[in-house]
This record gives sequence, C-alpha cells and structure tokens, in this order.
Amino acid sequence: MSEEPRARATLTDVAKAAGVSVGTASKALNDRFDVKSETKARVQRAAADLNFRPNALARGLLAGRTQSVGIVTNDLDGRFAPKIVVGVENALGADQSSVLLSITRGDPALEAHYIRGFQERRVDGILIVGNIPESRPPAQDLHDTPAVYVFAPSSDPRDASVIADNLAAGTMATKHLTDLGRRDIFHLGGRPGEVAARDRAEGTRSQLTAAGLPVSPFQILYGDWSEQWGWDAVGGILASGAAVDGLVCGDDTIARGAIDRLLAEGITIPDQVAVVGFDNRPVLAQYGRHPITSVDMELEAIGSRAAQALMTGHPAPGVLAHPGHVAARWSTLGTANQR
Amino acid sequence: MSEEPRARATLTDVAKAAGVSVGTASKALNDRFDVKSETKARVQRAAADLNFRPNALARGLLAGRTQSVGIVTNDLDGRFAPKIVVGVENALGADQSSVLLSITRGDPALEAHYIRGFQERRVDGILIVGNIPESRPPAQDLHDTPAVYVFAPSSDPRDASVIADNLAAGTMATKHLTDLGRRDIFHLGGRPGEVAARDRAEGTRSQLTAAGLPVSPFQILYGDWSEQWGWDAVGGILASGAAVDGLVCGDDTIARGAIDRLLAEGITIPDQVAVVGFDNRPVLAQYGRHPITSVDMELEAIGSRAAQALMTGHPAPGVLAHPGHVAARWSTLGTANQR
DNA sequence: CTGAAAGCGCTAACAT
DNA sequence: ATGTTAGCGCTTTCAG
Repeated sequence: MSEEPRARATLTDVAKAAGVSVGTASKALNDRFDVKSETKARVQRAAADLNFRPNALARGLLAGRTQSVGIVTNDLDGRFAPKIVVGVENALGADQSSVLLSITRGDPALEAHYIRGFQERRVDGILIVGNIPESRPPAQDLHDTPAVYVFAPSSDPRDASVIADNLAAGTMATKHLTDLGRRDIFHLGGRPGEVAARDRAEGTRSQLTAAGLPVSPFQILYGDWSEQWGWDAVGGILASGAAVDGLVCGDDTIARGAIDRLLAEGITIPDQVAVVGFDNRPVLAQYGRHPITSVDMELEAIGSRAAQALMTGHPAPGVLAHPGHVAARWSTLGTANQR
Repeated sequence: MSEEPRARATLTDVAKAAGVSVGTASKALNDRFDVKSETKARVQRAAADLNFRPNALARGLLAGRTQSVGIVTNDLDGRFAPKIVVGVENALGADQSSVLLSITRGDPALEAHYIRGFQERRVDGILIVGNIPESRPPAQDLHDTPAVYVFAPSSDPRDASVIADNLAAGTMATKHLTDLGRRDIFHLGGRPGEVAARDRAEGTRSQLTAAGLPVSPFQILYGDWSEQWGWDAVGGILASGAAVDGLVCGDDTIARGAIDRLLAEGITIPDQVAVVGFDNRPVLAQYGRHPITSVDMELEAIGSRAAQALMTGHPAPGVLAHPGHVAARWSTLGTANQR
C-alpha cells in the first residue's frame, strides 16, 4: 500500500516526513535542548516509522572518531585469544564502541595489511593480541595509531603491553600448597624453551625459598605441555623413591596426566599428594571426573585492562602483568569446587 | 625539520604535495587508466611519504557499501563460536571485507542493540552465530539487512541458516564402526533434551538399521555431556553382561570417560571395544594420552559457507546442514593418528 | 590527460 | 524554536 522503502531512510527523509528541516531533525533525534518537545516527538515518530538508522559513516567523517577499535590476533581457536576478546568486548561495550576483528595466522605481512585496513576505517585504536606469551617484535606501519599489545608483549619497551603474570601465578600456586602444609613439592613444567614454563617454575622456586624450604634442581622438572609428560613425570618421581606431597604442574594437561598416574598407582589425592595446575580450563579442571585446583590467569580481565588502557588514547608505555587467582578444587582440598 | 604531521594526511594533502588536483590524485591512487604514468608515480610517492590512508568512511559514504559484515554471537568462549568466526574471517578475507564482532551473552535486548549498531555502521550483512545447536527465534529489527543464522538455526524457515548436520555425523560415526566389522554397538548420548544429542543418536540408530543390525532401546542411552557419564555408562553396560564391541559417544568428554573406564576394567581398545566421539576437540581427542577417533563438525567450513551465502546479498532461505568428517585415531584404529 | 565541482548523510555554526 | 549552509574526505561526472 506504500512505496517500497528500498534504500535506507536518510535524515532528509525523516525531516521531510516530519515537516521540519534536516537541522531540526538532527537536533530532535540527538535530544538537544533547543527543540520544542512536540516537534521532537514528531521527528522521533517519523524516524521510527521509517526505520531510520543514523549513518555512522557520515557521523564519523564529521566527528573524526568512530567509536571503534581493531583487534589484530594471530589466531582465534587457541584457548587464550577468545577469552581476551570477550574481555575487550566487555570493556568496550560500556563505551558504545565496537570491535573490528582480524586474524593474521602469524603472518607479519597479513598483520600489516589488517593494520592498514583498520587505519583506513579510522579505528580509534588497535589491540594486538598474541596467542602465546612470548614477546614479539612491534607491529609495522602502526605510526601514531594508539596500540596496546596483549598477552604477547612487544619487545620494544616504549610500547604498551598487558600480559599474564606467570611468575606471580607460579608463586600463588605454590603458596597454595605450602599454606596447606605441603613440604615436598615438585614442579612439573612445560617446555623449557617457553617463557611461560620458565616463569611459572621460577615462581615455584621463589615461593619454596620464601617458605623456608630447600630447593633442589631435581624438584623443578621440564617436559612439554602434555598429559603424557605429567603421567611419565609422576612415574619417575615415584620410582626414585623421593618424598612427595605436592605437585605444581605447568598447565592443566600436565596436571591431568599426573593425577591419572597418581590414582593409577593407588595414591590418594589430595591426602598423600596435592596437585595444582594452570589455566583453569573448564574441560580439564572443572568438568573432568577429578576437578583440578588451577591458577586462572583471568584472560578476560587482561583483555579488559588492555581495552581500558587503549581507550585513554595514550596507553602508558611498559608492561602491565596481571596476576590471576587460584581456583581451589578437589585436587588440593578434597571436596570443594570453587570457581 | 618538517611541520608535525599531527592529523592523518588527506587526499587533498597528497594532491597538494604532488602538485595535482584531488580528482587526479584520486584517479592516480586508484590506478585508473586516464592518468599519465609519470604523474601516477608522483602521486603514489607523495601518498607513501605522507603515510596516506584513504578514509574508508568517506569512501563508504559515497559507495553505499562498506565491505564489512557484522557477527552477532552469544558467547565467544564456548568451543564452537571461535572456530566459526575463524571460518567467516577466512572467507571474508578473500573479499577484502572486514568483520565487526559483538557478544550478546544471550540477551535479546543486547542483540537488538548490536544489530542496530551494525546497521548504523552500514554493514553489508549480519551473521547471527549461536553457541548451541538449538533453533532460536529470528532476530528483531533486522528488517531488510541480509542475514544468515549460523550453528543455531532460525525458527523461521524463510530465514537462511547454516548448521552442523548431527544426524549425518551420527551416521558417519556409526558407519565407521560397522565398516570395521563391529556389531554390538552402543550409543552413549548427551542430554536427551538437546537436539544435538537426539540427532546424533538417531544417526546411530539409522546406520545400525542400514547395516542390517538389530537395534534395541537398551543400546541407545542418554545422560549428559560429561566424563562421569561415559565412565558410569560403561560400568553399567559391563555389569549387565551385554556383548559390546563398539561405542558411539555423544561427545569427546563422554568418550574420554568411557575410554578411561574401559581401560580401568582391563579391556583393550580398540581390539575388544572401539570408541568414537564427536567434536574432535584437540585437548581430548588429539592430545590426550589416548587419541580418540572423533567426528569433526568442521565448524570453520560452516562459518565460511555462511559468510559466502551472506556475501551474495541474497542468502537463500532454508537450512543448510553441513556433515563434517570422521578423524580416525587410536580408539578405533589402534595406531594411526589422522587429522 | 588534468582540473573543477557536485554530492554521499550528517552535525554545527550561524541566521532568522 | 527552527531553517540554512558549509564542510568532513572522497569519487565521479563533466569541462577544458
């Protein structure tokens, strides 16, 4: 019964329908004070009828800001990046900003390409999210676009980075065990080439020392991030006859392997040996048959803090390390199942 | 030695620097034929010197298209959505389009809010990504914006949806076992209230029938998506004394629990009992101590197909179900470890 | 081959 | 309280 409203309604259309000028329509829709409330209502009615959506391109062109940030990430199907993105989105939602997402698959040329694209779209800033906690060279072609590196810090200290504090995490995990009175603690670390593995192990070392416990090199072991390594390491420790009443495992997969082996050997958890993991992965730590006490690195919080730093427009140089918290469960407490 | 180039260079700046008009500069940078190659080079030089980035807002305002699509998702830290987003990104990258991402946490009001925001930003289309495979009511306020529902189909058949084909997946998983000569097959399903659990189970039932095997109700069991259920179900089957040489488990967690129990009972895998899971989750199926044969739902492909459908501008109504494939591993083959 | 000018949709002066 | 106009940065006719 009406003309087909093919193209999107423009402010001019709304103004025409309401019988006012574009200027007045603009003020009415932006709820400015100098418009009679009656006309304001009339314009709003017309806008609703026409299903009007103000063109953010036109608005952004004029304003010089777009209320948007770009996220450049290596990879989204790892287990870190998605949570970081959620945190970013949370922090930005409060600011009515939206998120542009790109995935570089670790290709620096693709990264540069996406950064250029974001600059063309006039994002207000860029978050560069890594999927492993190793430091990385600064992004090319960033020029004066505000940027914050997340999870994988920039190797240039003048850049702003927000990362997980694996050293503090290692300390917390170990303190959880020493606070429970454990004294014969081993650390089953991940790959020794990776800084996360070394930092977590170093956290254990420093907390053992702080607790007045001796630390022998045989207590800090490295392997890889696998169940098999946790399984084998426990076998080795038991075979050696060494006393053990606590295990700090470099991540939840190692912890799972260690726990399965302990149980297979008839050892009771946590009475005889208490076990802590890292990463607090639901599938392993929370929903397995044997819930694992694990250090949650609070990746969402890391994302949020990075987004907040970016939104200032002038993120402070340097590295901000976020500590996380211990989610205590059966593998150290025997029953409780905290977040 | 030069003025500080505070604000971004504009095309006018470039034209000025190259000593041409904006019109000519525009043509030169867009590599149009009617520009002398010498001036073309001069303009490109100037653009590079000034670190010029064409303003996509201005361009989009003029063109009426923005080369961008919006993704509205419930949740990004589930295990499905991130892979779907990766697939979307892959398909779109080929088209120079970029992705706007939003997370609704399942709140319909927030969903409507984000959809409006995307419309204001003049996205070329919207993908509505669910985190569980249940159908959902159509999004509000979409009007004539092209949209495709992904993973969670729209309940309105006039909408376009791309989903995982759980029925086909159940059939494939079971066929993998019957092809290996297994005849006494049980299905350990997930929550009976969920369509994914029912479809996968129905796939098993239909393949058993197709293979000429009798199907008793006691072979199709439901529980929940947990290791504990897999563990308990195996215990029950063994206690019943029923013959069993194959298990189709509703997901990888159930399969993991089932495998752990079989091994704990001294049963050899796959010789005595072969086990298949679903979802092909790396942490369980690939990197556990006992690699699990699992149906990969190919979520990336689902995302890509949805993006491609969207890019036509007129996605075809109806539901497109994507079948996935079997990733065969130790739990059915004994040794091989395929993707 | 190059320049001038209109206009995409909107907001912010400035008039009235 | 409302209308008019300039202009954000770009592409695209249309002249020259």
